[in-house]
Amino acid sequence: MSYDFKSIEKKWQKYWEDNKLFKSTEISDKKKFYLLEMFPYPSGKLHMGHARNYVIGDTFARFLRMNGRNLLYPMGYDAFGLPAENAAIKNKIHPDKWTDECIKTMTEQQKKLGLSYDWDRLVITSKPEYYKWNQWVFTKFYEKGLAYKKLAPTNFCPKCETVLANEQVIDGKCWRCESEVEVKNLEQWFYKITDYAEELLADLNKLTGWPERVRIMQKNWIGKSEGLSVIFPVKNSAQKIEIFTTRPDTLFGVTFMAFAAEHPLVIELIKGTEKEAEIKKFINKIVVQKRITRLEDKEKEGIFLGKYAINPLTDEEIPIYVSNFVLMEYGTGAIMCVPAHDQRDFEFAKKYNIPIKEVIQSREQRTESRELKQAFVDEGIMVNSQQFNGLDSKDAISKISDYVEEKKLGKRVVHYKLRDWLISRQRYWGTPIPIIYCKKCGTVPVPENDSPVVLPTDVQFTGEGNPLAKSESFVNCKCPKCGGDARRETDTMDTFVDSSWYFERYCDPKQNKLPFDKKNISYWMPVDQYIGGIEHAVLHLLYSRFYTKALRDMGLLDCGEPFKNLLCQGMVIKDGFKMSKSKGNVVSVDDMVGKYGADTARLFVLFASPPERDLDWSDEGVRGSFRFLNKVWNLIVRGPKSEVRSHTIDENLERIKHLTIKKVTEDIKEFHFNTAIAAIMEFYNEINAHHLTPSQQLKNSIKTLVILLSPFAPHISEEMWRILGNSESILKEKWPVWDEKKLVQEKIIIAVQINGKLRGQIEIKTDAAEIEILEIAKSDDKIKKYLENKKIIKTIFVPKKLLNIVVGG
RNA sequence: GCCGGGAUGGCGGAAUUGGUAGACGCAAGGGACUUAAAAUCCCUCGAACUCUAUGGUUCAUGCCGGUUCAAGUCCGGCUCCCGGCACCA
Repeated sequence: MSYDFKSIEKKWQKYWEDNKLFKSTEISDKKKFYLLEMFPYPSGKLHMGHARNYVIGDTFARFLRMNGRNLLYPMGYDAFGLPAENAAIKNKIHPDKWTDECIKTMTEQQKKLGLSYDWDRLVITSKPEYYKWNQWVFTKFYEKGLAYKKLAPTNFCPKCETVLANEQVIDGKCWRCESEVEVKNLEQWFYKITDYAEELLADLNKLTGWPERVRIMQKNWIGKSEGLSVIFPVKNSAQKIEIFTTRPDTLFGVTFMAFAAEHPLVIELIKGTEKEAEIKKFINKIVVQKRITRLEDKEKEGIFLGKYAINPLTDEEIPIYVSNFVLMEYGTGAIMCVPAHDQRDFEFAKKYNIPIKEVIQSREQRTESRELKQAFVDEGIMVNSQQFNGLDSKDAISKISDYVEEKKLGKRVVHYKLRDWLISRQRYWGTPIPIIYCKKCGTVPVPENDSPVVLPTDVQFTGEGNPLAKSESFVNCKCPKCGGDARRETDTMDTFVDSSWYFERYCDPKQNKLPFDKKNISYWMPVDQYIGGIEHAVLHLLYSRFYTKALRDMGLLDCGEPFKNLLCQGMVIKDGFKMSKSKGNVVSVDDMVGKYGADTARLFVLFASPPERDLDWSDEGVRGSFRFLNKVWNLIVRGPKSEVRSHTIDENLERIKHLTIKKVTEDIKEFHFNTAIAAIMEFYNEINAHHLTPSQQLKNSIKTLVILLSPFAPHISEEMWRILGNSESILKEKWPVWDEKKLVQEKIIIAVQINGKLRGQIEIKTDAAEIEILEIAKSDDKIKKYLENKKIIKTIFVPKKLLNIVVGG
């Protein structure tokens, strides 16, 4: 017979809710703690992959409350997005209704798991009360020049029929539907995240509570490189070519230049020349090719323009090419090429018989002339570089940069890989961009008293094009400035705008004068612990950092970094794949809770693996957790068993109790839930082996066991707590503290090694001196035989651990 | 290619600043209870050898080498797996 988890869980969930035990307020004399899990997209049913995220958080939340922290632990839904719109097309149901239904079932499941959110702070991003503030911030950004519209090459997903931000293109595919992304030139809205590139990069150093790999991923994504911009004049022309290089030390080795195919100067340079038609054909070929083979390792190709540039340092004439290996979107779209010291330039030069001029030679082997087999990219000694010859190339970088700046041939510059954030989406289910286009007045932001711009309901979801653009009532409007006929922007915002500040809204979720009140936000922010998946390392986590900094500069809040500590939990794997609806390998929360109860489900996901690692789902493992809870239940109801061999005595039990408190407390703080649970299991085993005479120690240990278990398995713990005779909720109980003095034993067992090999174990008094211990070891039967006819050279004693006797002869 | 992370029994995973490798659990095998099954409980459980005195010896933390009284842990050199970026000048 197993315990009746069904009625127990239902009973206490109701009790906790009725008594508002999870409500958080700003008024408290306790220290605040803001704990947050990444909010979900309301797609319907929860599986154990989702649940893992919340269970990690909830266990920590319950631990923090018992440790006297004033906790903010909210939940919400990232409710805008394509699936709702697709559901609308497929099932003829309005996205708003579909979303609400999904939220309802998800909330139910979250409650069934016993998650202790303050539901009064619920935030749903698809509601006008929320997205109104997306529009409000947009308008402020627009006024400050942080939001702007431009014609640019964009990533277009043909299946989702919308453009995507750079961060949302994974391996050339759409992050959501995995369709191949196309390049389209479109006029789109951007947020100027590049204004914050330097700060976003610099502040990564402050985020010591983040996993190193996330910081590195963001650093690489921002991609700062410092170098030199140099102007190369074109021979017999007024034109100048600006290039960017991080290797000024190779400036004397330039033997050709290369343009990206899209570079506007190319067309101008070849205008009217005999090669014009041929080159244009080549350029078109490359541009088309680029779209098709994004990922493949492409053969380098190029064509000589028939023009020469002048190296401003040497006055050498260098041929100009256009090539497929130069990127328009990075640097200036034109590069200087040094085949001797850059592998790509080298390959190109070999193919087109361009001279290779060495300007750096290895410090070890310096040769007069030789045929290079590949580019020499290391540091070395400068040669063929006029007054810089003989310098170390490392020093030459700054020396040549100084020289170039002095002679006004160029200047030091910084480039980033980070691009501005494209926020326009050609979809219905998102925040309308609050802009009106008037023939007379141009682009006009919607004034605050006309806001929010609400999504129209008279729309048809046909699956073709943006439904918003077809809504007459929405599109046609009056210009706020001149009152004449005007037209609304029909793009909506990227859903990542919604998730860039939801955690700030939780601090003041009902506020209707501003996104949030400064007093409340100052109290709660930053988020002390954020928990979520690694997949957002450069998406949500980067956008949120930008948004928070931008809001700070608007005076809305004081903190520049939203998330102090970050935990990235691993995936839940079943049958070799990530648990997901599309793979068909999900274990639903409903099934788990129905079969074993929430406490078992919670205990299993925490015990099976450390949070940051992937977790292999195991049905047997779940049964093991269930078995353990039943055993604890039986202990509380019936007391320890009688048939064990060696009984635990009171003194030992008392010591183990303190040890366990220490271990569990320290482990939870470090998110080592698996070892914390193991310690609780060991503690249970000791209690269960207690000799049958009831004692105060036994009673205290059982009480402690239940408290320690309660953050992990809250329902059964609450029930057992009441069975033990307590009338207050276990949630109000203080977390136990351990006494270091109680951990000390009178006698301990230490290892004895001979020449580093374990040869025996002896029992000693804890505070025994080394000489004493050596004597005990010498008289030990097992040790004795290893010491016969041997000379003791030295002994190494590690207190409370081991004695190593080094012998010779 | 570059940058991260990882590799420990049949499995998930433990092992403070280097200090008794394999905690805890799962699976497996044996036994008790039962008409039987489930549930529960007890015992065994890295490998090989040895001894039947159930104790001992040797080998074992991806591979090769080193430092050390002592290495899963530190150093040097590899192999494989996972993740990120990818012609970034």
